Amino acid sequence: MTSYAEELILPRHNSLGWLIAVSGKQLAEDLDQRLKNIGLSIGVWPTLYALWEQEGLTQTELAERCMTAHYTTTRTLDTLEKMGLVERHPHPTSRRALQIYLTDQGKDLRHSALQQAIACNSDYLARLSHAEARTLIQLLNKAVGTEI
Amino acid sequence: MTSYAEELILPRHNSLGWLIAVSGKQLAEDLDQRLKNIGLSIGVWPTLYALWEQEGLTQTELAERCMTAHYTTTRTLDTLEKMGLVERHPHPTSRRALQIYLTDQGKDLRHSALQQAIACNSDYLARLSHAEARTLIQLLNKAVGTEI
DNA sequence: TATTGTTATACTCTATAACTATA
DNA sequence: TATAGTTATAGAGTATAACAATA
Repeated sequence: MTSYAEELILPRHNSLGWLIAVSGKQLAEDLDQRLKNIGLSIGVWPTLYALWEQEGLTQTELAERCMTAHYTTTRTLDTLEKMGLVERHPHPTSRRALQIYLTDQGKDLRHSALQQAIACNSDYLARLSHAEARTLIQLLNKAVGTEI
Repeated sequence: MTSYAEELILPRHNSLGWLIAVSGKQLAEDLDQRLKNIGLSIGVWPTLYALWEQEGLTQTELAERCMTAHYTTTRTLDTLEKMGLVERHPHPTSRRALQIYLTDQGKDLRHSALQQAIACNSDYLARLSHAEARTLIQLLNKAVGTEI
């Protein structure tokens, strides 16, 4: 067990999959807890996050950005609509598509919600220097293939 | 939005939480698919992985290493016992504890299962050099706090 | 015939808590 | 009284597929 490939799986604390799984669980649970303090949850986070970046997306576009199924997007938007945070508007050129917009209340949550996420990230990265943190994010970005 | 903390959350492809979530989903789905080719699934993977590292653990110890709830460990072991891959043995000094051992069939799966995990990791890391991959794992390790 | 979005249904996962038996 | 493990039950999340309306 000495090749490059095997080095990436054993022992446990060297295993990429294990480290990512542990990190994901930790970050998601932490963010969920923090979001609950402001009336949100991890379930609605990806959708709101996408809308804070760009409003007026159709549900299909939202589903792509959140990487969730279209029926999940439908239900998440039902929830967010009931909470008064988003609205479905008729699409200007297609009568079957809908454009999703934030309400004023949804816009108001942006800052405090992003603060919660920043706090999660900072806690997770507490053991790294700023330079190391930037390197980590850059490498994840490169691996995932979303870099520009 | 220019501070170090805010740089770690926006835009999306710079967000640590998003990158980790995407990576985790991708790695878990890929491994699940590959494991199904050899009759396993992602659900039993952490438990088998821990046992391939060390046999004879009690269920409580296994739950700790897999970071799952004790009732999840009970049910996963039920599944693995029905599959003929593990056995519950009486503990030598405690009549209420059980020690978990792999059957020969469970031991035989070790190599091919690890190969599947190695393939997942290699695919995920395909865009990185070996040095970059080692750096990524080292930084994740440091962040999670499991480094020796 | 394909696309956008909704809904019904079932299935898997997980969480809570009660339970047995041991220590 | 605390620990090791099991089980019942309910809830959340997810997957499949059928559906209506529109293109």
